[in-house]
Amino acid sequence: MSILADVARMAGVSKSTASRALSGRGYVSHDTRRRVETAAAELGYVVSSTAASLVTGRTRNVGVVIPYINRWYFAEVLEGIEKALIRSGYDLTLYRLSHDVDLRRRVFDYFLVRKRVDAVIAVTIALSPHEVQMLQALGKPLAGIGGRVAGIPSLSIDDLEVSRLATEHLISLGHKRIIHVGGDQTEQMDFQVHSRRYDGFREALERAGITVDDDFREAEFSVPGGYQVGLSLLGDPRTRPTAIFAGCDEIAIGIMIAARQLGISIPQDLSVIGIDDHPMAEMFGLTTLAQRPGSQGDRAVEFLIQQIEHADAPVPDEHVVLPTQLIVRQSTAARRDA
Amino acid sequence: MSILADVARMAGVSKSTASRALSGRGYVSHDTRRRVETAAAELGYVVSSTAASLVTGRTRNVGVVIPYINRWYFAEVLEGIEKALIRSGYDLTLYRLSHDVDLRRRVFDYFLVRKRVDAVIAVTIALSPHEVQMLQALGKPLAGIGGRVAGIPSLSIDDLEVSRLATEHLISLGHKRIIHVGGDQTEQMDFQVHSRRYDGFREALERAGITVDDDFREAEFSVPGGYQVGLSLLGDPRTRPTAIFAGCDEIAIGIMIAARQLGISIPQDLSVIGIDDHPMAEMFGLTTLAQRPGSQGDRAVEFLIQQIEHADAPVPDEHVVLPTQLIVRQSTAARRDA
DNA sequence: TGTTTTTCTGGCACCGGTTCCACAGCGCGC
DNA sequence: GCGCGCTGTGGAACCGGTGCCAGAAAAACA
Repeated sequence: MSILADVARMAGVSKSTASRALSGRGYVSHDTRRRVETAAAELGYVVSSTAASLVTGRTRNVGVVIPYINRWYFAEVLEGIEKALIRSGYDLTLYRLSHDVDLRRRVFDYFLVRKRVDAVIAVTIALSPHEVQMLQALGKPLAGIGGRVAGIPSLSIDDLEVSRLATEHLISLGHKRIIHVGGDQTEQMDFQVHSRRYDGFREALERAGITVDDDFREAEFSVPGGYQVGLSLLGDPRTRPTAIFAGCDEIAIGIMIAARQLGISIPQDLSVIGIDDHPMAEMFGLTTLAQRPGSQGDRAVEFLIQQIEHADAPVPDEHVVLPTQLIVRQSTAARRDA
Repeated sequence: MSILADVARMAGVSKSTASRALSGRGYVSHDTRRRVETAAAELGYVVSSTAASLVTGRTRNVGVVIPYINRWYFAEVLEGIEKALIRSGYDLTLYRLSHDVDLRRRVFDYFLVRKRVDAVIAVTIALSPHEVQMLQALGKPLAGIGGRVAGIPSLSIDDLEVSRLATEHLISLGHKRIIHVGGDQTEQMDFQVHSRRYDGFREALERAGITVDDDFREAEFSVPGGYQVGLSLLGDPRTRPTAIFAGCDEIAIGIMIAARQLGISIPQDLSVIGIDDHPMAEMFGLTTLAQRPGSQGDRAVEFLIQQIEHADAPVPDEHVVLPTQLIVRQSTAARRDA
């Protein structure tokens, strides 16, 4: 392993000149730069990012805190972030946060603080005021994806609006017995996405003057999660709704599979709508509200890099609402007996 | 932000003593240690990992090179790796490698080389001899998951054996018209998993003296990928096989959905077997060969940390073969007219 | 009690870059 | 001819720790 001093010696210049030549900062004559560059190439020299970080205080590394990897939405966000970061020459350090409170504390107190990252992206993790303060005290730009956090810029779809729209779609088709199959309402970690989706659903029902008792079922955000709930919910003909608004496409698909197994035809006997536009949505003919999680990651990165590289960059809007699109396929239709 | 010197001053000791007290290396009296610790706590001191890395040459950071995030197998491996690393106090830096050759070069030449990582795990990425050599020249332990690489230890299931077993299961049920729906045989990036699975399939057929012309269909490793191939393959009654060995469960499930749509009953008209034991496999009644990707990640980490922390650690076996298990569910059955 | 060994502590060099500062050379305007 | 600004370069301090070494103090041993 060769170090800068070797390169400088070989090129016949001082360390400082070599540094300037390679980093492109400050005055260096064209000729000298070339000599340094060829020396570096010949020696296979690569800067020690550690040494550089020590003095500049920059690591070219962004921390991502995320609760899941193996779920469509999160994996997409992560891919988007990764792509954008590598494009800009940044590393991505991944912290998966489970519900484990200890782990969470450890990640924030131990990992994120050690001057290892230049910025932090929290995906669907509601940072506590204390956590925000701690990271901001270190001068690290922050961004949230999936919901708002007081004091930091964030990106997300408008969950309330999306759910209302999904529900209104079902209502407009004449459905009255509508159930929302969504996530745990008391889950602490995230931005209350689940409860906001439920709230949007409720709002639409109320506006339409529809009252449904027993209007909610909890499911894990996965296909098997939706399947299980689907079986128990649809198995009993007395509780069976005519339409279901699922908290995400994975749940919706699980429900559709359960329905098929129970001989319930979609959309004749049951309409189903989801959120996401999961890659499987099309083949299942699932009506859904499409979002593009990858672009959320992408935009968060772009913004953070702005902050990192131009300390005087304009502080962005507190919250960016990303577009969604209703994609009507074959899983929703007018109520049969309507 | 306070630095070690502040802590030392506050505790009334020298920097070196403070360093020893906090890191736990070398002699420090009980009393002094306590004073240093309380001073550190009071100041909210956290070591600068950058500074520490510069002098020790250790970063407590492991690089993971992986081709996909949003596919079950990869996400599971990644989760396993992450969990194991955080448990041991290591960071995980993620590099997603697409087929883009330029990106690949950039990751290896620029990102991985800068003394940022203590070790590298390559998931399903066949490192070239040059890449291996380069990383080893830096003294970085390496490990591969998903296949063998000359000169570095690796973990994987025995793809050949697994495929043979899956195929033999179908043969033993009396099937003769068997097709393998798997991955692109010429894909460069990975460990020829695809071709090894095909080879195992072929081997089983040959041993049983079965000849099938047109015994392979290529599919993307995803549910929609399997679905698409399923539609075209099963749509034509003249080409329709009686059994399919899918390269992974996602493909298998896509095929099952296509079959259902075409009115082909499983297992009466068609047997399907996959590999993985994907979370959806159970609800689809899919017969499969189960593997546990998370534990592959886990074991790779354990081994690498050994290597990092005990330079004299025994060099492990070149290749560890991980167990798989045949789980027979309802998607395979004896050939109807047999 | 004297000597050796062990525990404890401070000083200082060092990791490998970046950057500030000083200085030299040069062109240009007055 | 002199002063000024710009370009180009080297010297040296510095980032924030770690760890070697020397020396003092305490403990163990003879």
